[in-house]
Amino acid sequence: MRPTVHDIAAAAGVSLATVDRVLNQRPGVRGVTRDKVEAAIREIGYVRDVAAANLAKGRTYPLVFIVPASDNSFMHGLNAEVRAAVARSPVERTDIRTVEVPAFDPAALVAVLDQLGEERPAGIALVATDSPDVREAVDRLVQSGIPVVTVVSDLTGSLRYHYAGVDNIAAGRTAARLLGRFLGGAKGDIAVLAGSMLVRDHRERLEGFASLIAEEFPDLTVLPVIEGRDDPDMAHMLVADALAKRDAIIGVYSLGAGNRGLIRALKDKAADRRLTVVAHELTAHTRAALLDGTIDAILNQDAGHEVRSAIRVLKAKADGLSVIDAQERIRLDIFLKDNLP
Amino acid sequence: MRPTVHDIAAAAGVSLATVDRVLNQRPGVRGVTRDKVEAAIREIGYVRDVAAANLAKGRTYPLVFIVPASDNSFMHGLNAEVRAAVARSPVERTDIRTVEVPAFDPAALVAVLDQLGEERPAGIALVATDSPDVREAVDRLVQSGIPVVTVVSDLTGSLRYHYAGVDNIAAGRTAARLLGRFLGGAKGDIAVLAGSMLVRDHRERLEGFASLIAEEFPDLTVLPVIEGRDDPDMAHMLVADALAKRDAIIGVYSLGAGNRGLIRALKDKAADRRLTVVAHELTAHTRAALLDGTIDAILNQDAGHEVRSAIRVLKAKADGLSVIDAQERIRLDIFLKDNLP
DNA sequence: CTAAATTTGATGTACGTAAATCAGAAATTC
DNA sequence: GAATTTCTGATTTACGTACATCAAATTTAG
Repeated sequence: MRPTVHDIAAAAGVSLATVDRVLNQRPGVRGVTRDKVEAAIREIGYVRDVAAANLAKGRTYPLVFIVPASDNSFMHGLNAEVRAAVARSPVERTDIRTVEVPAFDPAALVAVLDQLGEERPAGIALVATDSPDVREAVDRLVQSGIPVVTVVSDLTGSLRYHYAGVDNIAAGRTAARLLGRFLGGAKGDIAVLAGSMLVRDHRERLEGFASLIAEEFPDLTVLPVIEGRDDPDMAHMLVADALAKRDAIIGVYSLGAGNRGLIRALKDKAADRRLTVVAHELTAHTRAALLDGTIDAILNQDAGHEVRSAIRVLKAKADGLSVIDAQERIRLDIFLKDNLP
Repeated sequence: MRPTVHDIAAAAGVSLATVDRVLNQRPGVRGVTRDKVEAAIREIGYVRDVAAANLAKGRTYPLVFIVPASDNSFMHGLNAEVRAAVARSPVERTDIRTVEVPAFDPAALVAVLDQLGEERPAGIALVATDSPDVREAVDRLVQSGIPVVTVVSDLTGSLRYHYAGVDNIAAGRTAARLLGRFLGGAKGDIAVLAGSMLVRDHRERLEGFASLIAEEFPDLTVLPVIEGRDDPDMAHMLVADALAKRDAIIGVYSLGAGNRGLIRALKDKAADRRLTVVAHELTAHTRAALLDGTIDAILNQDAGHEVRSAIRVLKAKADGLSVIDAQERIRLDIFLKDNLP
């Protein structure tokens, strides 16, 4: 049987009340006594029974999830996962609330963050828009004692406690190597479709992509990035235009959302020429395109995993527990036609 | 606040004792009363507080993990993950014991399984050796009420409750497509190194691999499989021999363990010619080989995830709870040089 | 209709921890 | 050395559930 508070009390030769004071860092214990108790805790290897503790506290964890109100499949998926987490929340003693903010709007995000500073939830998860204002707002929250984790897009340089998302530079490099290898030493141009260079994850993917192509595939030329604002129609127009203008394009890397338009543009051209295409985010559209050969590989981040991980990390933080690092590492999934889930 | 047993009692107009009898399926409740209580449970949406229930029961879950005593990096890694789980077990109210059995030895495995039937643990996880005897032993256990999950290698056709591992046919197909695309339409032979055709996962990987090559890369010829028994020295000898004999070999697929020997053989040949290589299982050796270019891609299953998943599934089963399916799906990780963890 | 059997209610204890109260002991101050 | 102040102990209640016991009510059998 694992040791309990009673065992500590007996081992340290103090009362249960004193043990409780030490364990919960309540005042009214002399230094020497505190040391004695702490020694006993270490010696008998006591670990607090979190389930019992939470039961006694009657505690729930008010958490807030801030998601951008973007109309693309990826964000819809993320939203669905958050809702699923909300549905599970009573069982997990969490009390999750979601807040929607306009996408790409640092000011709105800051306003929400500052307001949450008043409400003082037990933790906040957000899809960060990368801006100094947001960074400062996050730092204010953290300094006031509210842990913050970023999801999908990180806020480097801030005091955020954790990032539940993929390494986007590595993602870009991986996309580059796949595309380069699949093209098998061919010479030509690569079109890159992004959402916006204002978001950090897109910038990082491009950076990783361009640098690896330059390093290892000198015969490939990365064309200036096309910004489709994650909007299907805009993406369609811009990509169709680029393909019409440049015959040298032999590959496409789509690093953002809004792939519906891209796929349409690619299919229009399918008769003319065969392009090698790597895209991000597995959705119904990209999945179908992968299966019919329009897309050659999809890089993906598992939104469900990201959401669950963010919640686990925040909860563990609130409980003062540690997490299993390997479990919280968000992997970059690579899907070919054959290993789709 | 979420409803409690008291709320059920009030809603159904019965006493707490009756609610308890219904909830825990104890005798002494009339059919009508039982129905009334169950209706109330549904109506107010009661869910048992598992933490409190387990606390009251003082329950722990005696689980058994059966792992093969194989001397290769993958199994060592798996063992390490099981040990890590054992270390966490007091916190998670599990009481995990590991049992080692000789690898590729159905009789030994059956003996262990039958003995566990006597001990009656709350659940069993095993790396299955595929054989009718083992299947029957597993079925006996399941029928006697002990849930069994398979890890890494499945036991199809048995009554096992769950499989925590990758789809090995899909893995083989994915390897084939990667190799085929990386070779960019070249013509030549592909050498395949396996551990043993007696293990199901190796057979399935080969099957997936060979079928996709036949379907989509007719210029590639899959040579008869080399069985290295997951042994580095044996693998080294056999691969070196094959490479010396056949100049037409342009690619290698290593679908088993014991890659140390393969890598050695490849390096010996490195000066002569450039081979495209896809291997399974990320270990210190394969990782180094991927980084230095000896291997082009590694397919991996996350042993830590598999172990944790198996335990979660068994625990949930013991508690009569459901799991989050997506969370228990073991993915096939594809690692290139750039997305190593 | 009574006796026996079955069903239900009331109540208490336990699990391991949190948190509060109050009394008593020790240390500190003057 | 007395009066404070600070620490420590003893005890109780609570969290939500499990489980046991005994009494009371209800149903069923004879």
